[in-house]
Amino acid sequence: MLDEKLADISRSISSALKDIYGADADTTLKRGTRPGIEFFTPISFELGKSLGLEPRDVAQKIASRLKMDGTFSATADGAFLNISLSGALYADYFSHYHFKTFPANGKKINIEFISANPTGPLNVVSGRAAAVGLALSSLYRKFGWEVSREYYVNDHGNQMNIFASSLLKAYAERFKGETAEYAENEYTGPFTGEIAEEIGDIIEKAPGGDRIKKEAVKAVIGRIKGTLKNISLDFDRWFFESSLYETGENEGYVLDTLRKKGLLYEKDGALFIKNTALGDSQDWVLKKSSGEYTYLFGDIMYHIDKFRRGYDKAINIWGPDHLSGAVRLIRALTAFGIPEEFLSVIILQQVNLIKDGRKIQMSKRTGNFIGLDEILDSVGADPTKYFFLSKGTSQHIDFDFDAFEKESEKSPVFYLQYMFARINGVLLKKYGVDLDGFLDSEKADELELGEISPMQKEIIYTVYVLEAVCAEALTKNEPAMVMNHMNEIAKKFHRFYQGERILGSEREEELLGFIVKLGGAVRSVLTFMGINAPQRM
RNA sequence: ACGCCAAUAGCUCAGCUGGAUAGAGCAACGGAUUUCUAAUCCGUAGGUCGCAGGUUCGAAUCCUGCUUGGCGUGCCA
Repeated sequence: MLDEKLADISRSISSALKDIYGADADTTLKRGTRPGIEFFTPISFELGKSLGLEPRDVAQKIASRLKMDGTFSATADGAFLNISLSGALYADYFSHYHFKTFPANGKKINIEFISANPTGPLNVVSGRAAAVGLALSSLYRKFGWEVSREYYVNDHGNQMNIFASSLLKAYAERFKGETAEYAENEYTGPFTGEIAEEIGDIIEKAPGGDRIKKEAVKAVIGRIKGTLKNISLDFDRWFFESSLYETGENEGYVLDTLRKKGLLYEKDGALFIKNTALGDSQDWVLKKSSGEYTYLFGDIMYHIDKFRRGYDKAINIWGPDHLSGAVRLIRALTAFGIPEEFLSVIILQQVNLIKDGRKIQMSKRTGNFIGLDEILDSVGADPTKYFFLSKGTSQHIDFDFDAFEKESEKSPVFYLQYMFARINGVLLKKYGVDLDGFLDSEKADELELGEISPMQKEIIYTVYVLEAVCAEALTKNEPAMVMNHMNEIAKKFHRFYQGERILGSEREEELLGFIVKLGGAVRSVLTFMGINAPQRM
């Protein structure tokens, strides 16, 4: 209803402009950029310019021309025309408010993220991907998409072979007392030893071969799932790269199609895809001279598979090292009739891990590593997720492990959670039930907000804006926008709460109604972003 | 060398179809509350928005050049 009112006002401004100046202009109201300013239009600047008028006069004239009926006010501040809606409108809006999930829009989306190689534990970067992927999938669900979360397991190719041979050496070293010579590219860290131990039986029975790889993958994935459980993330599908190579059918299809289109050629004993013909800056190797397929080849097969599964859209969340790979893949896919818009790749920028005041170079191979588990253990899942969710995806970020550990009790996530806990606290004191209990009672049916204070109005305004922020966050694939907006709500709430005692107030009933509504909203958003909403802290 | 990403307070980061006085948290300093949990609130201090041009009534935001850091660049994944 606020939307309608705003559209209404916008139309009034348009017709005022038409009447006075005979001018047509876009008078869509923008959200305020300063505290206390709800909506505004800078139209006077543009009109002043094009009509050769003084902008502030234009703003003045329109303001006085608008027929205000008490539901809003329009004031000219310099050349800005500011609009403010009445408290009654906000109160009415909020008394019907709930954090919406839109009805199904019939579209299916596949969101693939983390997809770390099954050769080591998850690290900080995976943590960032996990938090962002989780929140992003919620965003799509909110707007009616059918979302499928997917983890791509790179269990095919050379890294796996190297990992397998490392396991054999680690096993021999640990349990046979042999000294192993590791090659430059082999995995020497403690994790490798642990996995070797875990699948020791298999190594004993069938040294060598695919069986070891398979068991190793299973063991590593098992651990990864354990880590993900700690952040309440589960995937709808674990897709194994190796499954693409099972029958040879996929390889044949890709190669045949490219050959038919003249997009495949051989050079120096390797097979190339002619991506330059698809708008890319260079051609790429699909099959190495050694006879092995490259990662790109697998990716092409994988995304053809995704496309065939009937998704309307696919999103991949990748690390910065895959930056150039995105264009490469998207271009290549067009050769198979997959439109460019099908796949969006979000590049999650780097996370520098700072320890002892220094940037540490992590390596799965050598085990020089601070795992996600370790971080979750020492600072907790919510602070970790919040940390990643409050930063834009393209931002390079520093994760200072020491500072984080030391200051984890001050994490800004608690600021949000405390808002929810405070609301529950009041309800518990008054009714002996928490928010859920209250909402189940018949009391919940008779919420009236009455006449709201300016501070309440500000809070409701911020909640109202949240909807638009979510929509923007979706189109920009930036969950951080939502998280940061929650901070604003919390800031206003805490100020309100500090300054106004609810129980015992003349407006007690109405204020209770207000915080119940707010509590519901806060819980929805937090849960939706993958953050706990605790009733007590 | 080329391509992509970034650069905002001491630190970590917001600031998103160009708007008004650039904002939070942490760190520093000063206050409030013997509470509906102070995990809070109020205040002080802290900025040539990397540099230089340009476009615009208006630029942290758009364009160009440069600097610095990161990632990548035909057979790593």
